[in-house]
Amino acid sequence: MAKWLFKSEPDVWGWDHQVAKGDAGEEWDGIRNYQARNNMRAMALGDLGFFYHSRSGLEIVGIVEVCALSHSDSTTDDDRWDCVDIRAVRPLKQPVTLEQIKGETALSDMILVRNSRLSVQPVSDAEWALICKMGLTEP
DNA sequence: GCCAACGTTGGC
DNA sequence: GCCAACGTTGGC
Repeated sequence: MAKWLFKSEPDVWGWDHQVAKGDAGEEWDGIRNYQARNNMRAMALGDLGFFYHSRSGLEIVGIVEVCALSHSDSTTDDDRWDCVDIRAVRPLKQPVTLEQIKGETALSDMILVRNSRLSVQPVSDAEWALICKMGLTEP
């Protein structure tokens, strides 16, 4: 199973909103970037991802699961753009901050660090395991 | 709120 | 096909 990271500004769509959607989940819509779209197209049902608060949070706060494969984005008529649905699985017991991630040599190649503008990105198994450990949370 | 970095657009 | 101009993102 591949691992991913989803970024959102908490003021616009935060972890609490995601949790409120329950097991039904919600479209991860509004993505207008080819790389991010291609990452979503590569996702499988049951893939897990981190939920990251950008801009005013700067920390990974929870784990989500892909609950619908890539489909057309209902917020646009432009058929170039797709999205998956995701649902909240569990919060991290201890959020992992960007500062902490930057402080870990093993995480210095994360896309989150290297390309801060990509909003949907892959995470390696090693990165996943370490961040879960830092978050005192089951992988 | 600022601005650097990045991605996209469009004129040539 | 190049690249300048523009818009957006996100860390600070």
